[in-house]
Amino acid sequence: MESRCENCIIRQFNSLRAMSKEELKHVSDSKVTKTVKKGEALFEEGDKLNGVYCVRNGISKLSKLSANGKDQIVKLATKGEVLGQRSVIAEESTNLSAIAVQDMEVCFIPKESITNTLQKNPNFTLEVLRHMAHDLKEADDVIVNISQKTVKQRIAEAFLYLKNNFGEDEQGFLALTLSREDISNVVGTATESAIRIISEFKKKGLIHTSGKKIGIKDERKLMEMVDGF
Amino acid sequence: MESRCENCIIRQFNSLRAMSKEELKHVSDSKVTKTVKKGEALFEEGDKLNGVYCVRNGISKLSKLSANGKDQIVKLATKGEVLGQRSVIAEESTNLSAIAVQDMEVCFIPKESITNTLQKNPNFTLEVLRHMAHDLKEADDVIVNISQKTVKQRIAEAFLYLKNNFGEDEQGFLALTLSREDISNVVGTATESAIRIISEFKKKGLIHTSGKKIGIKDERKLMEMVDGF
DNA sequence: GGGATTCTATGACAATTGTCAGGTTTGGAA
DNA sequence: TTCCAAACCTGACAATTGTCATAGAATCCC
Repeated sequence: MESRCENCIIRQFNSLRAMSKEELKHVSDSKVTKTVKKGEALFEEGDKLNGVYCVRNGISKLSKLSANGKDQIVKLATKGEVLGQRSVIAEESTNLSAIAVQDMEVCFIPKESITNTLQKNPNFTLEVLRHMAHDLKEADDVIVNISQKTVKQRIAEAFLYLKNNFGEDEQGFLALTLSREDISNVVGTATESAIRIISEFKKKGLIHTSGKKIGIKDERKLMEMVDGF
Repeated sequence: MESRCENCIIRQFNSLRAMSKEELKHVSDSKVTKTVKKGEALFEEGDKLNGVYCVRNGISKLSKLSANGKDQIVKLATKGEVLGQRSVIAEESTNLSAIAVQDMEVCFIPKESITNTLQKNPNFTLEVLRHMAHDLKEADDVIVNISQKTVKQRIAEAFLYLKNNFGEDEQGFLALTLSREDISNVVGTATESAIRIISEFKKKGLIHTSGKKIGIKDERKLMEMVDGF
């Protein structure tokens, strides 16, 4: 049995909460629920999107391929976030790829439901606008971090970010396990450099690892490192 | 004599064009025109903005101070752009400083005119949203460029960007003259590194200089350099 | 016009980061 | 279980970039 958007808790976290009952009903009737396995793509750079994806579960990386063949991860999106909005709003093909880093459950909402509501419901539009304003601010922060901090600082920051945004499991490991390559693509460095620094952090007792899994041991020192001590 | 927004050509380039006649009238009655000299700030990081600034003339850098004391320039805004929107929309203090790199003429529009229209005129909101979607896409590109390209490539790209966006003067120099420090803050590197690379470009015949002024001599080679040749 | 200040330029060096070239471990499929 | 491919790790080295020091050039201001 398909669940109804009207009852979906996820909605509370994103701009869909500003929709009226009728609008939501329309969305719910037209939406399609999909499951996406780890490693599969929701969409790829250059695709024309016919709608947006509302994340019910799991995590997706949003990345962009650079000229030298490396991906840069621009954002990690989780439960409650809506992907593909920018492309649908600007009526352009998307500039990012969305690939699952965990198994995901998403709702695909055809763009008509979105564009119609954008034109008719100012509250909804304003809500989307607020979200985008927030994303833009975050993007500015990323720019400053990448250009002004060392790789070491950026990796330390990434671990703290992962802890704060996705939490830890029972054994104290980061709940979101990224491959070393993904980590290097988040901070914008070579995979080998990332691995080296992870080893160094381990030696210094800042983190502990088990296979791919990473746990934070000395949060205070990591925070100091981010600020340049 | 103050000019009226209704007649302002600048408006055609930004989201204000989606305002109704009455809304524009209201904006025009409440706006204040200001001149800002080179080096002066429109606003600074952390300020709470009581309105937005519509640029009529001149150019402003939007920058953010990083922990190590260096500014990172995130965007150069020129005629037609509206600054401070994000802060007003999100009702947060601004995360960027806006400092004139050329003498400017701007119109300050109190936030009430904006927020009122945002709530009442979906077309206007949608127009603002489109602009912000565009800015966000550009920010993503900046992230990828900074993290995946060398300083040399980024400087080459910056020169091409300056030419394409601000043009050249009669003698073939870039119309927007930035200090070496500003250039280094655009590409996110040390001032000395920027200077060194500028010298190198000059030696190789890619550019020519006269004081601070820089002119592009071999656009093709610069473009090749950006793509990694 | 002269002095102070800021900006530009360059050298020398050190630190950071990337690349290449191996190894080892891990995880999943047959 | 066993094997294979992918992921992880490390060393050695080169390239890039940042830092410090210093000096000349341009600009501002009294």
